[in-house]
Amino acid sequence: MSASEGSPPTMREVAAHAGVSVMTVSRALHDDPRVSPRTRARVLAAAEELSYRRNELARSLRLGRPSGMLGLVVTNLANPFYSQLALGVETLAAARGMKVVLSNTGDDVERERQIVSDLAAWRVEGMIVVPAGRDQSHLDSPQLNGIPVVLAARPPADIAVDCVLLDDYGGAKEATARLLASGHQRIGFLSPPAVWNSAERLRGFRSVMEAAGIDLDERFVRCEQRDVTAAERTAQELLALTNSPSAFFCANSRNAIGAYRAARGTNQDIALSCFDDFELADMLGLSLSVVSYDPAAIGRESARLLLSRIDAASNSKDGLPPRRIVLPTTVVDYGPEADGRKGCPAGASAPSWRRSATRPGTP
Amino acid sequence: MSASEGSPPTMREVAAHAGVSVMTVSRALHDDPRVSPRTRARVLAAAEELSYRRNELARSLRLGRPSGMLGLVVTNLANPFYSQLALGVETLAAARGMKVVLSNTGDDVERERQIVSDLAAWRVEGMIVVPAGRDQSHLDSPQLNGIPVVLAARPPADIAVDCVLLDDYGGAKEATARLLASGHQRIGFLSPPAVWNSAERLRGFRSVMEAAGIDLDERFVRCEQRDVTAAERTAQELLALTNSPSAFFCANSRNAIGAYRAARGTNQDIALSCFDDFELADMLGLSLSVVSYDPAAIGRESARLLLSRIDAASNSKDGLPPRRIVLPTTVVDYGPEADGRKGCPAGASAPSWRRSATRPGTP
DNA sequence: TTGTAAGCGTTATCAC
DNA sequence: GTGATAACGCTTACAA
Repeated sequence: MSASEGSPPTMREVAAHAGVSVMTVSRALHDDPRVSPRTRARVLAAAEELSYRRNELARSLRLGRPSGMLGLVVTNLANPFYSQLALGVETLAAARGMKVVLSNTGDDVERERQIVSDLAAWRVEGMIVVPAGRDQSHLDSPQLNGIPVVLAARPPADIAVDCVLLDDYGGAKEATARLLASGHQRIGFLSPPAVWNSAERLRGFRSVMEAAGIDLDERFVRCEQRDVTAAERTAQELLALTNSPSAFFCANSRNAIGAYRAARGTNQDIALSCFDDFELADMLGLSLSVVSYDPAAIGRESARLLLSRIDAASNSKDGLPPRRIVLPTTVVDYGPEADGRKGCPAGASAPSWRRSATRPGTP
Repeated sequence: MSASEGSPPTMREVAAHAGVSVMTVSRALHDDPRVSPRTRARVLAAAEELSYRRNELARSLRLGRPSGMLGLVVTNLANPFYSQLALGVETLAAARGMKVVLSNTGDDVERERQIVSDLAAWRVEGMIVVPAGRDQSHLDSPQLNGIPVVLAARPPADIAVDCVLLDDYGGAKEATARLLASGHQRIGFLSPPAVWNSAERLRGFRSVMEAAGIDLDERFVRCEQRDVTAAERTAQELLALTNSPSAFFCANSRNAIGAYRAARGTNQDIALSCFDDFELADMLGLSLSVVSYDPAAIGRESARLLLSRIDAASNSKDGLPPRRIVLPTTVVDYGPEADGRKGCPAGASAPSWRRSATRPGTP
């Protein structure tokens, strides 16, 4: 027999049911040794019967503790990059018995400000934020009464907080270098509108081109493509130029796939290099290098930093300076097998996380 | 000048700072008209100066309201299916000013039980759960003291709760029918180990085969492939049989991509039909039909049902029977263009959600 | 217009 | 061993 619907039972009801005081119930549920085995049994039975569960809200209020919650604020959960990041955060939080409150900003700074304020009002113990813009004043420590913040995937702008970044610059340099090593000189750059990551990737690209003494044709730098279709159109434009690019470096896989589609439409032999490993990358039938990395690791590292801040705060050992962790990238070459067959079996040369169960589709 | 670190200020501190009573602060922050403009101003100034934020935990405790939170429990957030579902939930929750507490079970029922109990202890107002197994007793209403539950993507087993499902059966039937219409009779079925969804898809497949009077070769039914590599291996095995399949129906895109890889390795002309639309589906150079759908819609519908339950509970209009919503699927044909070029431009014939910003990769 | 008292569900402290 | 009392931060009800 269990509770008959309605609002959750309180300690008072359990106490009444067991014929003891509230305090005894509290103690029994805490395995306090001072309560006699007999009463403890009675209390537990009553609690069981009512499906009683301690109200953690009330508990944490009384204890003065915060909430046992972490806030996680991302820009677009539909993007696997952020959902894998979220999984990384959840994993570490769960291991510490903490809950994760998830919000999506859609890259809207105003919404971000609102959400962050909300999370603070709910007394989360800390937040991991993928900041939407350069206005980050609302993420600063005094604003938040000392609730620690870690920025993920994008760096702080004028605020003193920890952050975990990807080596966008280094990855872009290495990927560009591969194209140069294959003899390409006229290289197009495709990216979405510049958030910080794309800008870093462009910076890496430029740096290598410059170091190689190549005079970059500025018409080849196009940073407006948000989706595959736009990328395909832009790539077509570039390929139609006289003295068109012989290769593209793409700041993400959407742009790379667009470039691939455009390349298929010409007879030109185009090489590709891009960020973000993707399914079927080895079956494209053209030369492709991808900058690969583990988004979940960004989440895990962010959570690790955040938890250490939370611990530091409770030990009043506050004062360590903002930390910045930069996670490495790996470049994977997918050869230009004639028609996409043989060579590199799926995941063979790819880093381990490629092989994890992150592929699209229902279970 | 703002607050000097430390734990968040309380109303008492704001009151002291403004030289008024706690009650006046409460009223001022609520825009209660009974407080004079002068004092209101003083209070707001003090609050501002201390970066005061109402403690929503304490507030909701006093109000007897639950927490303004929804619980969301998924099996694998790294799978875009579930992260898009999560985004759907978050969108509706945010529109109602509610927070989402996110947990990942990794398909472990024991963890699910623990998480659900936790969420109840934190007094979430309701939960959306992708159940990991057939033991769902912990999701039943009495167990949860009347906290409403909605199951997403998988049906209830012996419990009376709302659920939102995909039309796995219907989608599978239609996709199989396409293969039959193209003249295929020897069709292999590939799926991951049977959770409910895959089983339904197999049921749809069998039903159409049977209706067509085709005697299904049971060697062709293989339900063990969790990832692309395993699927490729299995498909290779089947293709090596005498009288091998001329087509595959795959229960998800991982199996489809495996089958594609295997098909590329033979000279046979293989047709494919599968669940889950995926990038580059139109560039594969073989006949492919995909069952497409919107995972975010599952999340949105689940949230809608859950919120309506929550409203019903507060209106004590409780008593409507469990509802079951089945969301439709669409079959998209990607023609067998010679080498993956021309025809169907990306997303042209695909449903609108294909074009949304759900493509992999960093922003 | 403002302040006081009581209580939401829990626990620390002190009494019995 | 067990129970009364006060308090966490806030708000409703009532008094001034």
